[in-house]
Amino acid sequence: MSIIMKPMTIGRLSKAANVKITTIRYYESVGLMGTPDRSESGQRLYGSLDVERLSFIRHARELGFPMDDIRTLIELQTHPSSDCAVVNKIAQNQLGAVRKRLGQLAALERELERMVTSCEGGKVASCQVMASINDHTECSSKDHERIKPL
Amino acid sequence: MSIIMKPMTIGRLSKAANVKITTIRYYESVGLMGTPDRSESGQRLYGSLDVERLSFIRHARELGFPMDDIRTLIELQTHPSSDCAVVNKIAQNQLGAVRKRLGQLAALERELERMVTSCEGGKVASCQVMASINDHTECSSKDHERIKPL
DNA sequence: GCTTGCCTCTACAGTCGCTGTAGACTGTAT
DNA sequence: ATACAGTCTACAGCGACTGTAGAGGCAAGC
Repeated sequence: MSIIMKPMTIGRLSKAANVKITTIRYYESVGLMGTPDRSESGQRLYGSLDVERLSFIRHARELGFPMDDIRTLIELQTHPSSDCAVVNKIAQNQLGAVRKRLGQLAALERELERMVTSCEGGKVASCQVMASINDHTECSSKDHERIKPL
Repeated sequence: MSIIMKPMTIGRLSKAANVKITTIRYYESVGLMGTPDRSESGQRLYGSLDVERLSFIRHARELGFPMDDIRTLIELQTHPSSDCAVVNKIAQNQLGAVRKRLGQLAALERELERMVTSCEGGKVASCQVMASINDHTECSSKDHERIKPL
């Protein structure tokens, strides 16, 4: 296998790594992807290493890692002989975050279930769903954590 | 109980409903909270109805409802004799969204678990966590759904 | 009255991780 | 030659806020 391969345009890279073109350019702008070579007319040119790097980023994103962590992971990849404890820590933090979020969402599920099953139609004035949202005596946690989107 | 009560400033409302001052002003700017009366010097003045409305918004947000849905819910609250089917539909959609997200996060949890348990220390070059992120043959879903934050 | 110190005001920029748009240029196929 | 798809830059927008700057307001203690 030769190391030098015919370079591909951003569109081909996009399909190869299953990442949108605009997203690739965004990753470049924030330094997740390096600055690629350009053709004479100014089009970005990529090689197979870029496909691997972009696929890595995509998979890490699918696993929910924030961009800062991914930056760190890529940095570590370029120093293969360093200790992988940092890598492990990042992954464990991520697992902890996922589990925490799972707990929050499970609580939401229970409360929403209770709400919709107690609604038996009728007017808004007597709607149990509305009453449930109004009733903030229970489930009103004291924590000031930011509410996250689904 | 008299309907007319001594008005409170935004700071008191903030504590009463457990919503930050800046967030209250933001809710006003996007029309979730109405435009309040002002004191002579221009400070916002609120009453107990505002506490209830803001608490309603907060609880709905805690349940993950998007602002547009909350706008609809508040609108419906002002027409108590209308059918609560819309309310129920919004809540059921929300429950569906929560369940879908729970499924996604459970899958993430499994994969992250597998990653961190297979890491046994050592160098980055041989790190199983890194290998797992690089290995995008499995779990590479074809859906182009946007990746959501935790 | 004066100071101290918190409260509130407006207006705008920044957060995260992208997506969408506008308008111009390039490359390829027929 | 023409059509059409691909690519370029630059910037605005999304949701749901948060943070900052700089100014003015208010109650309590001296």
